[in-house]
Amino acid sequence: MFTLDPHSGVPIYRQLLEQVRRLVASGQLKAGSELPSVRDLALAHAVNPMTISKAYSLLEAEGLLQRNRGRPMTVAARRHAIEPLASRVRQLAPQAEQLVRSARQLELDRKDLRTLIDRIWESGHDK
Amino acid sequence: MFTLDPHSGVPIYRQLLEQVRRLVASGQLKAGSELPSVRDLALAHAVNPMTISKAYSLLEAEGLLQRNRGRPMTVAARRHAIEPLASRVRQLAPQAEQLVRSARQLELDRKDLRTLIDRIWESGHDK
Amino acid sequence: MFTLDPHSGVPIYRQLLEQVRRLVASGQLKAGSELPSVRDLALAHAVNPMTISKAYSLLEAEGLLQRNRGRPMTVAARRHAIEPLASRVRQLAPQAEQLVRSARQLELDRKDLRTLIDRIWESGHDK
Amino acid sequence: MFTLDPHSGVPIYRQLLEQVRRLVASGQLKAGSELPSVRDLALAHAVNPMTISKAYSLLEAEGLLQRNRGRPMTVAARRHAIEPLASRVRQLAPQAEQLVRSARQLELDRKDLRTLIDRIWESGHDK
DNA sequence: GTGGTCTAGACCACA
DNA sequence: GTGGTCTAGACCACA
Repeated sequence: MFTLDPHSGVPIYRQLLEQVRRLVASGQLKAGSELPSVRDLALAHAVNPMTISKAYSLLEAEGLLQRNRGRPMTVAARRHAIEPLASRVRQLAPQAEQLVRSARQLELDRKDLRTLIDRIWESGHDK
Repeated sequence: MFTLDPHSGVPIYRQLLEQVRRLVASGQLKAGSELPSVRDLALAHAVNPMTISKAYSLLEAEGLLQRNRGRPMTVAARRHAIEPLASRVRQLAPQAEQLVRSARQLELDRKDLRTLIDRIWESGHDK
Repeated sequence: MFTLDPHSGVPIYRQLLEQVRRLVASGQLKAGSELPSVRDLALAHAVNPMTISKAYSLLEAEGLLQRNRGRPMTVAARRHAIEPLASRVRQLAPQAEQLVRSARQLELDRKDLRTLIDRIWESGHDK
Repeated sequence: MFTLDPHSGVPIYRQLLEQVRRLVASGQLKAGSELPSVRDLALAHAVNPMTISKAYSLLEAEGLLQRNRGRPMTVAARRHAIEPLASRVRQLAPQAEQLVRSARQLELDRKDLRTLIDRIWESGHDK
């Protein structure tokens, strides 16, 4: 469900934070959906539970997640609306800009980049 | 020449590290090319000189840059070869994979992503 | 464990670097051994933590030490082999050459030098 | 006459400083002896003249050398006395202590060290 | 507790 | 002018 890379330079809790936000924005995590437990996630990714917990707490503070005593955390009820396409595209822009910048620093052309992305897209799970 | 974003989560010195590597890989920085001075870069990006210096030192330890006492650092002589296209594409893959993953988490489809990238590409300086 | 002299002319982080290398080469620091924490070392030698940290980072880049998030640094697992005597002697040669050169510049003879070294050796902790 | 190693970590001017002091202490440079010109030394060791000049100036300030307009620097007259053996040995002690410490960190024994020094001594020019 | 990153700023070595 | 070393100290990420 999540991909956490300890070597990417980006703090782990931030990686998690952003991924949850995206899944909620797209409706893959709907209002009321349960999240994996801190323990499970920590075990699955060989990460300290406190790190996961910190990300969850920040998302709770933000109103995106909701804590339920003795029960898994869930996506907060008030956040049921899927964000419109334009808004989701906007969320992706910074990452895409960075990629384009890198491509140019590597003197790749637009076709090279498109081919690479297509290849990755197709090697993905499905679709 | 470089783009440093203090809010991206990636340490500034790592951002610089990777950008220098890419410019050398593509031959935009050739063997013998001088790099901007630590002070200039620090001023230009409102960053502490030690942060720049740290990146430069690591690149020197790596053999990519060469220190010249009292003179600007240069790209090391032995790194004259521009890396072949395939190798440069490979360097871009992790970033591209991350982008595709994010796009999917946002439930964007392949067309949305391509459109976004095209738009960014065109808004770039030229090409 | 370490001797750091701020007046020797050799940068402190380099003094530390070399001493760690020697202790690993001789097996006094074995694979998996924990190193003193950055803070402890800094306190013990009245040196800034960043100075220690710099040495440790370089040794990590070199593959000799291994970082453990939130835990003390350790000697890297792959460096378990104690270096053979000949190799360790070779490591000492530059320093010894320098000493011989200095002795000659001071017009000491071989006996003077040997006596001096014997005296120092015996005043050491043991052996 | 001098050995300057830009990679030793010790500043070049300090290396020169110490070597001149030793040659004077031992009488190899006597009162009135001429020193090599800044230019020659700089050329011979591929070092900037200012670096040599700085060392000479410090030795002048110290009273060991004497500047002579338009003529080479000389060893100052008042420093004609060769230092006694004990004093010269004392000057060598810090370097020798460092070497013993290093030998111990490398787990070499006294015999190893003595053999190494003998070998270096014999490979020297003469004596 | 561990190490990492960064700043502001002093001072050094070298060209 | 160049880069290097070091300090004092804030704050972060992770265990």
